[in-house]
Amino acid sequence: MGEETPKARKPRADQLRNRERLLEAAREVFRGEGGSLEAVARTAGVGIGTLYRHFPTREALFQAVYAREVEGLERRAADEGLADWMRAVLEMMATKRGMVAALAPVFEPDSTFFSEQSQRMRAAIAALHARAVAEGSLRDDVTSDDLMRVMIGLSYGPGADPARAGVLLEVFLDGLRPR
Amino acid sequence: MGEETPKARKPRADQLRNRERLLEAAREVFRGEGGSLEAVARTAGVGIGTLYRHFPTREALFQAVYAREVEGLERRAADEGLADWMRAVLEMMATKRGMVAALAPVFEPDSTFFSEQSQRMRAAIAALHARAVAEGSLRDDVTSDDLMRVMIGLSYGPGADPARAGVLLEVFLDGLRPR
DNA sequence: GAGAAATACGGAGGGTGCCTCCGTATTTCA
DNA sequence: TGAAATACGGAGGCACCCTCCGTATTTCTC
Repeated sequence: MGEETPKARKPRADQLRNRERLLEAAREVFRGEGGSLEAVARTAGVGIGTLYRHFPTREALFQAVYAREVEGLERRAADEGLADWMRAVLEMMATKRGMVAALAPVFEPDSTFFSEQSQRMRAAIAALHARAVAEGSLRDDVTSDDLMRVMIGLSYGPGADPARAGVLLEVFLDGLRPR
Repeated sequence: MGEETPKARKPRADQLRNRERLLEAAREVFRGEGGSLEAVARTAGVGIGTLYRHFPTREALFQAVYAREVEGLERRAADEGLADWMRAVLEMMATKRGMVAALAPVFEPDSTFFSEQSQRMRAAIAALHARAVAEGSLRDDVTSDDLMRVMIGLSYGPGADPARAGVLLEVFLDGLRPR
């Protein structure tokens, strides 16, 4: 799955430069709630075509922008408890508005190829879930996908308030204990 | 707030007819997830201008379509317990896909005039909330708005699964008991 | 260093949707 | 039945999505 062609051409310089610019611009434009792809291209000083060549879908761009953070969450999942980890995710969603958009596609029904990021994210949470179940600290009728869904639900959509989301997560965590 | 002008002209016949057609068409078009206003107008066999005259905003249309259901929820809130009521709301959201869209604007930050529907909905849930608090069956750090938010969150956005939403609501309800 | 081949770039263009505005058609009232 | 009031329709301006392809740039080869 790595180098197949013996003769690999060096990637063009403008390619790399533009990719970087796009990521930078996207970070900027997605700060607010709704940012258009055209705005990203404009901000990056790059044609719209270039944007699409680099990032074929909106999600691809989102996930590229937040790749670092997502990876961080993935890593933390390895040695944190379920509750703490969920709190961390929520906080990140509250801080970086775009994280919600980056994480939401984890469940896109089609999601074409279900980006690697998404798969890893799901794996991470599945592991956390399994651990909690094994410990007996989690009721058994809740799936790992459910957990993710809840966090997205708490931060998504109109009227979502990060401040309240924290409280609601605690309520939910209370309910999560085995009956 | 009622009849101010002494000389009230009878509303035109086409007005009423078109309004009816639009509601009918909207019911139809909004069955699926994403329905455009233009599609509604087209289906109704009516100009786009007419649609906007009748329903200045998307929410106005949503809420008009689901007015009956929303009123039903409002009424049930009067003599049902919090838990049962929330289950009913969730079920309705699962059944009628558009209900989510109809209820979500309850929290639109601007919401221009915060439609009467929305206000009544909030009042209803506030009453339920107050009753539950008085009974001591609800932890006191959760607001009535929170409750609404949760129900929307559970049904909103990508990957929302009505079947799972029921389970998650139960988890949440468990967490809702005073500690 | 020059020319060919590979690669990336930009943006025009076609499609959809949102919303406003206003000339025209219909309906009500006197 | 005609004037006044009212509603209608859809063109038009704007934004966004995404594709496609002629042109420009860069890398490689000799």
